[in-house]
Amino acid sequence: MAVEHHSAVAGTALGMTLSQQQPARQTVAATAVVPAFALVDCNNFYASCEKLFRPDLANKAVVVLSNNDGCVVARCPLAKQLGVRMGIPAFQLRPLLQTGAVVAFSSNYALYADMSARVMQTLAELAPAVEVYSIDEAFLDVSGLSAADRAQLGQQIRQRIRQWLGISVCVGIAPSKTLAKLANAAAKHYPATGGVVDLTDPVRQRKLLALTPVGEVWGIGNKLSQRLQTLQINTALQLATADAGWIRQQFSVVEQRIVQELNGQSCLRLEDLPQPKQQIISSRSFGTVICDRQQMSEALCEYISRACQKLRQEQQQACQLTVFLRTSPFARQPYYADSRSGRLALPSSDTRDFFQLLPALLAAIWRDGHRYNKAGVMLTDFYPAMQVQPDLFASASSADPTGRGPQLMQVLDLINHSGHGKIWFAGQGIRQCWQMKRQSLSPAYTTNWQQLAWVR
DNA sequence: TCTGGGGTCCTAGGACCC
DNA sequence: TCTGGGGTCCTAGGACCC
Repeated sequence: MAVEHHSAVAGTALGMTLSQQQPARQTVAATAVVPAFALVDCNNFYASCEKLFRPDLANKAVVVLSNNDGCVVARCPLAKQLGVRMGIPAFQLRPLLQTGAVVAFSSNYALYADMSARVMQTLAELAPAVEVYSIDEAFLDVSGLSAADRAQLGQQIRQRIRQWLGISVCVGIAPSKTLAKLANAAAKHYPATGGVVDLTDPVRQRKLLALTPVGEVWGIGNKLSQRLQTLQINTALQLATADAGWIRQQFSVVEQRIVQELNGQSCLRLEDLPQPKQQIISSRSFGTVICDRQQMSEALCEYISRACQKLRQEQQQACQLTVFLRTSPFARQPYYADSRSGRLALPSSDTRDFFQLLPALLAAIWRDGHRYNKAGVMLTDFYPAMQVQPDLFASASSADPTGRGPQLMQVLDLINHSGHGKIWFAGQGIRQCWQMKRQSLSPAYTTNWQQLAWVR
């Protein structure tokens, strides 16, 4: 999602300088090609997806809520103008919703994921290498292009994604990913840039860095920002001009890399081949709190089942299962949270193997009398499904006496992906009264034949 | 009443080996 | 000048990202 921007930065002056496309000195690089990255980031992505299929809301303030309709995670520009802050709990929004000043949607992940895939597919046609960094962002390899070509490509990306998909994006171009992030933020913040900022020129880099609070640098969060400020480092420029070795001593190699990246020295390469996952988490806040152990067990079975399905999709197997639960940190009752891990003798992706670990883990962390509002499971310690080493001494899975578990899981996944119905284990429960709240869910316009948009 | 979910990386420190 | 356990693996916890 888009980073929040501080509005206090003196904008117009920089907007003007950045927008003047200075014909940069063009070094014809006969030697090694200097790396260049373009960061393409969709504007207000979730809110844009919702508005796309609701032209009647074009002039309305629209926000999208987190899972469980918990808090605001995306806002269209009109909602920002109304002063709706990122992350506020949905109940604080109620007055604005009741007057009709703001329209809220539940998270429609099916829609956003599908729109995201279309954006990424479009980008793949425009650059030799693309790293899908998040649902609404991608880094592109634009090394070796002239300044004029970079500017033209930036505009072409914007134009094509707007025309083909109705989504507006901004583009930041720079010799390192960290600078490309800052360039993108500037493109979003200053309309005079035309939505594309090329930060190849060191002079312009310094200008922007001087205007950027250090906490807005990619990789500098709240804690680091505070520590840096006690060291009199308040702006991105002050961080860039700090001694990299000293920063490493004070912090770690991560922060040292940030310093180098801010100086245009690329330390983070384009990860265009997606790496296999190292952990899979499935967790949810409940629509209503759970006080009953049987219901908790059902919810955890549901999460195990989802996690294992993802694991199979990744073509991996796992050895370790962690189960966690907690009460609400906002409730008046004393806070309680705990977790336990258990191991399989052999890696597996068979849902039933992980079900067998659950009763003991849940027994170890369950306390009667609490009002639990969230729980989840985590799978770790992965092995590629094709290269699992059997254990000479461990017996085969007792959950799979026939040895045909893999085929069974495959059939299960096929049925559940077919669109013709679902099957599940009895342990997952039938009524699932703890299911999350999604009271303002929009249709799956692009992924379900029954829910296509109508044009009259 | 009502406050998200899913990831990664790094470091410190303990256990253990030689 | 003064000065000598080194190295690996694992886990928990903390920071960050969107």
